[in-house]
Amino acid sequence: MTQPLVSILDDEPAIRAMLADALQEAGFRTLTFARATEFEAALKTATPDVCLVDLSLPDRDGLTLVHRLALEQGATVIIISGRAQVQDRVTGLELGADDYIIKPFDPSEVVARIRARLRRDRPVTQTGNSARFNGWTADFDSYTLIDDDGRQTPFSHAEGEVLRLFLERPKRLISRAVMQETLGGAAGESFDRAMDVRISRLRQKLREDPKNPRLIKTIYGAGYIFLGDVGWT
Amino acid sequence: MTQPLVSILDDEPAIRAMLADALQEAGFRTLTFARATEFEAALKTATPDVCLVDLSLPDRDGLTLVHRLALEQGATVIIISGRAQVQDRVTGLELGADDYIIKPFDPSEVVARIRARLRRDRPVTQTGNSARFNGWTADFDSYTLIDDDGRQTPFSHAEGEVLRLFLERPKRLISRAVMQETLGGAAGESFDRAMDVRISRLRQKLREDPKNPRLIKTIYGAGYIFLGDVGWT
DNA sequence: CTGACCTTGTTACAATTCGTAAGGATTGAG
DNA sequence: CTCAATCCTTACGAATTGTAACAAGGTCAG
Repeated sequence: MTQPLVSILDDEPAIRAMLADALQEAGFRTLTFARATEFEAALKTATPDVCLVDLSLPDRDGLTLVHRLALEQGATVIIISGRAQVQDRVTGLELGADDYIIKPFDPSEVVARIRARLRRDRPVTQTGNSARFNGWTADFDSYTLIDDDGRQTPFSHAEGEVLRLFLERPKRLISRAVMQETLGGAAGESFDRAMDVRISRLRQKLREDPKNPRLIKTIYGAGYIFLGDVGWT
Repeated sequence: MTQPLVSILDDEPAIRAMLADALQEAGFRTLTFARATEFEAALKTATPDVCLVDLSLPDRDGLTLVHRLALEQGATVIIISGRAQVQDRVTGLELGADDYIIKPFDPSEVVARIRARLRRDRPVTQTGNSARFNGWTADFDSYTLIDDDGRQTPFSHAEGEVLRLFLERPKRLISRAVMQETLGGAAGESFDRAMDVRISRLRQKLREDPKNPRLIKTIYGAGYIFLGDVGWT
């Protein structure tokens, strides 16, 4: 997928610049507009993935614009506003906005909230659902491991939980306790061998050398560490 | 679809009560939990449309729970927290939360934000009565499945119920209990293979590979998940 | 260095859960 | 009433997962 496109509509140049900088640094493409009329004209030729809209616009009522964008056009709209009353927020959201951020805001939160929207909006391409690492591809849609020769090995749900945990925290120690929690939920003392078995089976599927595992290393008395250069796609 | 189900996980009884009241008044069904373990146990038998989670839980790290809920189960998660730092919000959102509300909050805003989520989650009921997904069109007027070559396969009422449930909640775990409830009414305990049979037949009509189903996946011990990029028309 | 003691790996087995074919009950149209 | 379609139940094989048992390897006091 290409970089998502975020449009920024705000009449203050300083805020436009701040948002555009932060968003570009976060990997988004941006379009900035100072007036609603410009913005609406541009909408005819480009469809942003997310629209950031300031409510206090000089040339149009912001809420009407939000309503048209969100409910009629189905766009993803995040309101940015200096109006901080609960009632403002409620009406903004009810008119179709997907989120409502109050000024002054921190750009990193804006980025995080945009990402949260995109995660939902395009589950299709969102698919951070397969990862590559050291000659393997783990596909969490089909629950399959694929090596570089294209050979496939399915893995089960339980194995997938462990694998996902590793792939999300590569090259970091993962303590046994953390695993227990993420994997089984509660559970008692003597059950913890179940995890060893899961890991053992996962190692088999990754064709690890039992004497000298290269990907899943055991830290005696502490936990495990997954070495591997992970890239999610 | 009936009233959306919202689960509330918070260790303070006063907050649970306030939220439950406000949500019920707004037309939601609610489930409340004081502890993460209770909550997780209940998740096996019901799938809420939205989960409100307080981060400061006595018996579990809230963020880990959020992460599991959101990214592995595909649940819609809204964090409610007393921690107000930007960094807290950013990490919460990045771990998969869909929204982050700071205490003290106004119940009406919580309602508005939940509605905003649901609006996105299912533009379903308002729109048409047929859905496209991965080379198929399911037409619920004529009860027919049509592939991209135009070949038609009729499906029955029982199969349609399952299919509709899947198409309305794509890429989310649907527990066996929820299926039973929406499809046949309660009753039927452990010896009810009817569900499996329905799914089996549906898989046949979708020409799924029995060894490696791509659309309807089984999560052993949990339920089913429909992968597929659904668009209702 | 050695031997008790702990932690981890692996295999075998059993319990649970799931898939689906076959047969019978129910329903509805003609 | 007859027939066909639908759908549940039953039955049995297959897959998944946890547990037990034992082997292998690490740690440390002495």
